Amino acid sequence: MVRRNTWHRYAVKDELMKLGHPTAEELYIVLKDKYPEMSRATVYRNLKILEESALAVRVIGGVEGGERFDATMEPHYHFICLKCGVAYDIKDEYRATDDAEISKKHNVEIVMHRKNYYGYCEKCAKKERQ
Amino acid sequence: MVRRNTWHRYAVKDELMKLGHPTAEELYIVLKDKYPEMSRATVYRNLKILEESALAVRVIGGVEGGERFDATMEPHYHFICLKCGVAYDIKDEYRATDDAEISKKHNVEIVMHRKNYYGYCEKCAKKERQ
DNA sequence: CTATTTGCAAACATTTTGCGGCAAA
DNA sequence: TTTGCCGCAAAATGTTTGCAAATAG
Repeated sequence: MVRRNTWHRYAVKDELMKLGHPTAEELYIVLKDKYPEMSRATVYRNLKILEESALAVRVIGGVEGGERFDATMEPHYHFICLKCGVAYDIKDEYRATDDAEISKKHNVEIVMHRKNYYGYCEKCAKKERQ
Repeated sequence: MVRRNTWHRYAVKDELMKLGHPTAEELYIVLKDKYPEMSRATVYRNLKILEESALAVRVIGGVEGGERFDATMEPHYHFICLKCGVAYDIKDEYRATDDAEISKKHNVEIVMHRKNYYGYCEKCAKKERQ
């Protein structure tokens, strides 16, 4: 399965990086405005392809409007409110491991953290990719 | 708003901890089997309440069957396959910051990681909780 | 050329909600 | 007693899919 480089795919990735961590719908609205022929299915399909190609991850679930995606590959972390779902970047703090320290600096109340490693499992690593 | 302690809520939390990081549906199936009167709406409602009370988080999105939840509060991390969505715990490795080191040990191909801090934003921290 | 990608719309899956009755505090 | 919570089923929301036409390589 050889992937083709369509301008649609570039547009999805490009806009995703610009927006930070938008939902599929938010992405669609912006792209539809720029390129009226862009369809929702194309956005969804390309998000999945970008994810499988390790060019994006879905990071913040359960927020209003569905899954949020993220194509920024540098170390950067998120703060997510358990109550209202607000989510924003915490940059340059990635050395800090102390929740209390980050709580104080960002004026939020952090109660836990999770770290997820993304990649390919043994089975999928063997198959051709991209 | 004073929350009541129903046995349903205890059952959801208890089963969630036993199962690790199940989807709402997986949780419902197990609970329905133990307690036939348990409804899907109760599972969904209580998962949201547990989340708002910082007793659980939704961690792994985009996996088949919807959002996955997690009520284990000790430091523990996840490996998530970008291709097939398989997800499993990586325990006791939380001191390791090197993706390559973990890749080797677990025989997977890790290409990135994300760390999310969960808590309450300034606005929500002020409001009464639970 | 040929296989992948697209737009559209319909299908599907997941989650939320309204309501009347039940039950915790 | 007072509200929050329950089960049920319908509604809403979010995502995927089948198909024929378009297009990248």
